Order: sequence, then C-alpha cells, then structure tokens
Amino acid sequence: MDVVNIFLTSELGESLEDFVHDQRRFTFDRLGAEGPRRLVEGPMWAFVDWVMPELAGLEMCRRLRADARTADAHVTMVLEEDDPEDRRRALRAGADDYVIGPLTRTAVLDRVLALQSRGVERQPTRRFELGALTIDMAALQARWNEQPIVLRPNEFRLLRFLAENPNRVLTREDLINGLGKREPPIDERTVDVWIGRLRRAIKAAGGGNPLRTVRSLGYVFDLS
Amino acid sequence: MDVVNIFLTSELGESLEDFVHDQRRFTFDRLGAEGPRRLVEGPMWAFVDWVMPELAGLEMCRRLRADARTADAHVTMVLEEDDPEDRRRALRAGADDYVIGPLTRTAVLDRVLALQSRGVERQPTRRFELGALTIDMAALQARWNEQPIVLRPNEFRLLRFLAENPNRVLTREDLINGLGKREPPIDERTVDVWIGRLRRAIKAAGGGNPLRTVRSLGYVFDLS
DNA sequence: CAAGGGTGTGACGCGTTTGTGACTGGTTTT
DNA sequence: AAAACCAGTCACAAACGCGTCACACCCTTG
Repeated sequence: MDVVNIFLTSELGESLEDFVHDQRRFTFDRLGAEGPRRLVEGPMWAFVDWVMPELAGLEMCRRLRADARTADAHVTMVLEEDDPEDRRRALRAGADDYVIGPLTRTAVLDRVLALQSRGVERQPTRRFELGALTIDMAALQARWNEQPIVLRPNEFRLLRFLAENPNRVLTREDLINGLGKREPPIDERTVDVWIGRLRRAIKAAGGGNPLRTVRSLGYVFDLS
Repeated sequence: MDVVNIFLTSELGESLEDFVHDQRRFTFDRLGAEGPRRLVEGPMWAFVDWVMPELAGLEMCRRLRADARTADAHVTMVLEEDDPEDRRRALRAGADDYVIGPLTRTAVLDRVLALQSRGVERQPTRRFELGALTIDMAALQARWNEQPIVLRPNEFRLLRFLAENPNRVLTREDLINGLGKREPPIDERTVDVWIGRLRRAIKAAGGGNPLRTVRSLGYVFDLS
C-alpha cells in the first residue's frame, strides 16, 4: 500500500498525526511559501487554505503546479465562505477540487481515503462538496452522504450548474443557457420538468431538497 | 475596452499608477469620507480598508452602497487580520468580497483583471443592509437580524423598492410605478394592502416596523 | 432494424398569489 | 358635533405559476 503524503497550509497537521492510527500510510507536512519542506514520493494531496495573507492561497496553488516536485499533487482548495467567483478562481489556478470550510480532520481523511480506495489515478478529479452533496466531475457522479444519486446526463449538468451558483436565484433562462442549450430554443417550462426529475432523483437517494422554487422567478440551490 | 475605475482608501493609488503599464484602462481615485472625488462611468472597484483614520471601513462600505454614484461598485474589503466575524460583518455591510491584508499592488490587479475577464456577469448590488434589515438580491431573500422574512414576490419587490429609497416619502403612485405595474391600472388603495401584508411578514420574522405611514401622502422606509 | 432509455412538449389540476370592494376605527375638516 | 376623509384589515374570486403526467420524438445499442 502506497504512502499518501498530505500537505497542509494550516496547523491541522499536528492534530491529524494524533488522530490517525496507522501513521505509516500517511505523512504530514506543513506547506509554507517555499513549498513542501520534505521531498516525497508517491501520491500527494495538498489542502490549501484560501484565506492566507495576500491571497496567497491562489498563488500557492499556482506554485504547486509550477513546482516539479508537486506538479502531480491533488490540490484541494479550502474556501471559508462560499463564493462562486472564488471557486472558479481556485480551479483556474490549478486546484483539482475544493471544499467549503472550515477544514476538519474527518473531512481531510474522508477525502483521502475515499480517493485511495477507489484507486483513482492521477487524472485531475474535479469535485465539489456542498453540505451533504458531493459532485464528482470526473466520475460524473453525485452523492448525498456517500449515497449515489442516479442521474441522467442532463440532470447531472443541471445539478452541477445549480451547485456552482448556490444561494443565487437562477432564472429558467439562466439554466437553459447554463446547460448550453441553444438550438432549438428550449421552452422555459421545460426547466420545471428538469427540476422535477432532478428532485425525484435526489430524493430517491435519500437526500433532502436543496432546490428551492422562487415563484415567478426561478430556482435556487440552497446551501446550508 | 471599458475603463475600470479603482477607488482606494489607502495610499496605494499613486504606487499603482507607476506600476500599471496600460493606464488608459484604469483610473485611480482616493476614497475619502465624502466618497469619490471624481464622478466616473463604467465599472467601479473599491478597496476599503478595515481600519481608516476618519471612519470605520464598515461605515464606508455602507455609504458606498447607499450613494447612488457608487452603488454598483464592486467593493472589496481589506482586512488586517483574518477574523471570521469581521469577514461576515464586511459582507453584511455590502462588501462583495474581501482580502486579508495588507493590500499589495498585485493583489489589487489580480482581482480587477479577474473581474474583467469574467465578462458581462457583473450585476448590480448583490446585497445591502439597512439597520437590522438585510436584503440579498442574489438569493432574493430578506432577513431581519439573520431571521429570514418569508415574502411573496410582490412583497419582496415592494420591500426592495422602499429600501432603495429610504427616508423618502413614496406616494402610492410611486410604489405602483416602482414595481413596474402598468397594465391594468392598479387602484391606489391596493398599495395599502401590500403594505399591510409586508408589515405582517416582517413582524412574523420578529422584526419591527420600518414602514411609516405618511397620512394623505404615502409611505416611508424609516432608516434609523 | 428493433428495442430501450433519454429528452422536450402540451395539457391538466392544484395550490398560491393578488387585486378589489366592503367594513371599521381613527383623524381631520367644516 | 357631524361630515368628510383616510388608512388598516378581511374575505373572496380570478389569475397565475408550478408540479406532474403521458406521449412523441429522438439517439444510442444490440
């Protein structure tokens, strides 16, 4: 079994060393402006805090990608607040996925172990986590508390777009455009059917209803 | 290409003018207690320091939002320390995002350029705060001290319009027009019912009564 | 080519929203 | 003091918006 090397920009490392029983499978290293302090082999996972002096989170992201030692690392951006623009910026800066913080010990290990057990390769995995909902862009799969949600392609795209803009009312037009539908012009009422199907799928996976209807306007993905 | 107008509360402006090569694309202005010194057109970006000599950053934030000249500006709050509570306060006061300071030239340009590349998505004020009342234009939700106010579409539009013109008597005609009702002509007495319903909704959320009746004239949103 | 699942659409029914007239209680004017 | 005026509230009917269903048309797969 490979050793997984975990880099963190916060103090969580020490706390994790106490927490994890089988330390041989992990190494922890504090991530500073100069990059990792140790040179390591094997899979690497970096958790980068968004909130650092001078927006260093994004900069750190770019450096990790540029640094040959860490170019292959799986980079998770830790956002403290949920801002769609920040999320986009994080991904553009080279992050593979992100979590809406605060980062907890279990959150870290959950993700690392989940990825490990699935035997995922190095390919960049885009993953969002919003409350109980997880969206895995690589596997094209969504989960509610680890419970898979069976979605048809269009429903997945819809969920993804909604989740990318949480707490924001999206009109039916927004959604049609957001899914890249243009020809032929889609009837706005069709969106209602999409939403209905998506809701049913989420409920079938034991999930709640994060999709709130805003009468006469559109729909919101409700975070929290 | 649009010109981006950048307001700063610190001395960074002069330093930036040296730094930026293509100055035609930017204007810089020092932001004082009285607001911007120049009246400008086009996208505006304000960087507000948390700690200011004359008045608190939060207050400045609110003034920018209340001032018609700068209501649409994208406001970035510059925090000296990373305090979650401060961050929340900044957003509540109308800031669109924040940076953990000290503010550097690259930080400023990073963000502004990111905004530009974002394209047309720029939307007017996302959120504003008046006393205990918060109106989130993105989520289309109103709160009284964090307590959500459940509003019907028309009530939300009404509250929004009233809150956009605080301390100003609005006639029933103003309100009808302000909500974009035209066909069929609305009976002015109907406004009374709207107000009544809105008041009840606010009260149901534990709120006070910011809507004052001005006999024989109309209604005012009382900012206190 | 047949079978099967995914997707858009029109139609139906239900619950919610909303404008209005009427009534009431209070205030100003005559 | 009476009359006129004005705003708050209620009940109700009509309009509206949404959820849902069945069906037809894909487009893929065997």
